[in-house]
Formats: sequence, C-alpha cells, structure tokens
Amino acid sequence: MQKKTFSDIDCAIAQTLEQIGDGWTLLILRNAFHRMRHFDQFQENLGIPTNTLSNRLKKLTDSGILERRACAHDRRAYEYRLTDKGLDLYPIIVTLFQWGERWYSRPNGPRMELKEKATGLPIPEVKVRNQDGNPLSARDVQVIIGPGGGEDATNLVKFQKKTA
Amino acid sequence: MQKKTFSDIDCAIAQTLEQIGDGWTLLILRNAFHRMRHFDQFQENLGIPTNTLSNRLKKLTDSGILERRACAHDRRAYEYRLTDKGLDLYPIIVTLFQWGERWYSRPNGPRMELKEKATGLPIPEVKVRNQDGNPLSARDVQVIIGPGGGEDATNLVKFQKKTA
DNA sequence: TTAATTAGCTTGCATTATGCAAGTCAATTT
DNA sequence: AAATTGACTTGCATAATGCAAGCTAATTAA
Repeated sequence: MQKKTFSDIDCAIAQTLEQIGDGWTLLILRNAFHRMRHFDQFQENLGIPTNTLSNRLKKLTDSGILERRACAHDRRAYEYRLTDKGLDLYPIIVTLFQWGERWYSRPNGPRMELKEKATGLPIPEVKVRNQDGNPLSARDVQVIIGPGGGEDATNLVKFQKKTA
Repeated sequence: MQKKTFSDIDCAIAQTLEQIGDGWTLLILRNAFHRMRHFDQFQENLGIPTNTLSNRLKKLTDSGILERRACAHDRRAYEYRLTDKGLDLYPIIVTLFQWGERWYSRPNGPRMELKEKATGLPIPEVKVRNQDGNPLSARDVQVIIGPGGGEDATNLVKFQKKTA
C-alpha cells in the first residue's frame, strides 16, 4: 500500500490539496488566521490529538505555510505564524466559511461576521467575478488549456468540451 | 477509537470541512465542475480506489452536493451531477486552483486559464474585497461574533482580540 | 443468440493513519 | 526544592486507505 500523494497529479488544485487538503490542517489554519500561535492553544481549542497536531504543524512549516519561531520571553515556547504564503490562503478560508454559513446556518443568524477594519463595513461574499465585478457561476466560465498545461490538464479540459 | 467528526465544532468552516474537507472529495468535485459525471470516469482520471470513490460519492450525494440519477439511454449507468448546493462550491474550487497556480506554478505559465464565456475575457483572481471592490488581506478584516455565534465562535473571536 | 464487454459497484486483506492515554524533558513558577 | 508548564514523543487499539479481485445486470459484438 503506497501513501497517497496528489503531487504527481499535474493540476494546481491537486498541488494545493497535497499541502492543505485535510480537515485538521484547514482547522489549524483557520485558527492561525484568528491569530492563534501556540501548540497547546491549537490542541485545546480543536481537541486534536497531540501527535496529529505535531505532524500537521511539521508539514505546514515544511511547506512554508507556517513559520516556527522561538519565543523571546520563554525559551520553551514556540510560535507558529502564517507566512506570506499562508496568508495568501485567506480567500480559501473565507470561501469555506461563507459556504458553511449559507448551507449550515444557525437559526439566529451567522456565527461570525467579517467587517473591514478601516470602515467597519461588512465584507461582501467572495465570488468569482468578471472584470466588471459581476458575479459569475461555474457555467458562465470556460476553462482553456494554458501554456503550462500538461496531459492531466488537457484531459480535463477536453472532457469539458465533450459535453459543452 | 471514535470517528472524527467536525460537525460538533460549532463553526461554519468545520461544517464545510465535515462535508468536503478531504483530498479525494475535492478532486472529485473539481472533476464534476469539469462536467465529469460517471463512476468509471472519476476512477480512471483520478486513479482513486473504487471503494474509496464509492464512499465519497455516497457521502456527497447524502449531503446533497451531488445528485445521483439514472441515465435514460443505458439502464446500468448513473450520472453524478452537481446540485445547486454543489455548484455553490465554485468559489472554493477556484480559490484552491488559484493558490496552487500562484505557489506551484509551471515554468511555462498557468496550466489552465479561466475565461468568461460571454466575452472571452480572462477571469480576475478571486479575492476578499470590500464593498468598493478593493482587495483586502486577512489583516484588514476584523471578525466579530454574530447573532448565531456560540461558545466555539466566541472563543475564537475573543482569542483574536487578545493579540489585536 | 450465445459470448464478450461494460457500468457500477462490493468484498477481502495488508498497510497506514488516527485517536487516546501516558510519558519525556527542559524551562519557568511557586 | 517542588510543582507546573510548553512542546512534544511513544505505544497501542481501532479505523481508514490502497490494491486486487469478484459480482451483477445491461448492452454490444460475433
């Protein structure tokens, strides 16, 4: 039995999923966006087993999504912080959140609300939009093979044409 | 050993991850957005074990993300199609794709490109934006507890304030 | 009109990964 | 000096995964 790796699927989504395509990993990242930084904080808040947490944090630091740095005030302690690469995951985290709110809402309303710090105005839903800013559905968009597209990409795109 | 369920974490992201927080599941969905519909097509394209595929498709249909319907022309065959709930995952799929392209790009350029069907113009990157359409980073956004927020949400939001 | 082939699965088994509890170890606190 | 804390490891039972093979009804080929 081989370990599954999505890395050899030559598709950007597969690459992403190889790094963060796992429930615990994404919950850790969610907490990191809430400025959580310490091992025991993640453990307590998520109820994740410590060995699993350790593995996930290691993988996230290895892939440059989190950075592990020693704390100045306590030499036992380490901080896990989002790198630029990690911060760049923000749209993914927000879209996961918004879909969950849309389809698994609480009767009283949203569990959390996002506001722009500068103005206090609510953040509109993140959508795929055209250049004019109008929202598009999946069926308003066509996928074409790009210059870096290999066999896997070609297969999928071809596939789409079959039925389009 | 109990099965892990994220459902009891009262957070929209955890709810989402309970349904689609898994690598194979997201790859199946990616393919579904490319209009892939049949068991053997998923199997062949992804190289996923058939029992795993079967489980994932069952879960996705149970949660109303895919719909399993008999085919008219062949009574052995079934089609798995995205429901409205499934189509609504589009921003998640696109953000996963775009992050992968940004951080795991091919030397020649993007593997795929998205264009608006109506105009042929490229789709701009999906970002979190304010009401004026200007992109925001995670640190430009503040999270406040909403009316449906319970203990879990409160803990996380409080947490954020600690360091903010 | 019998014989392949196909679509969509199940089943069995070996191997990994996960969840849980307990333990380690150095650095703080009490 | 003793207790506690932060960040982990280790061991073990259980669950999930990967792989191959088989199964069944429907369709196509000979």
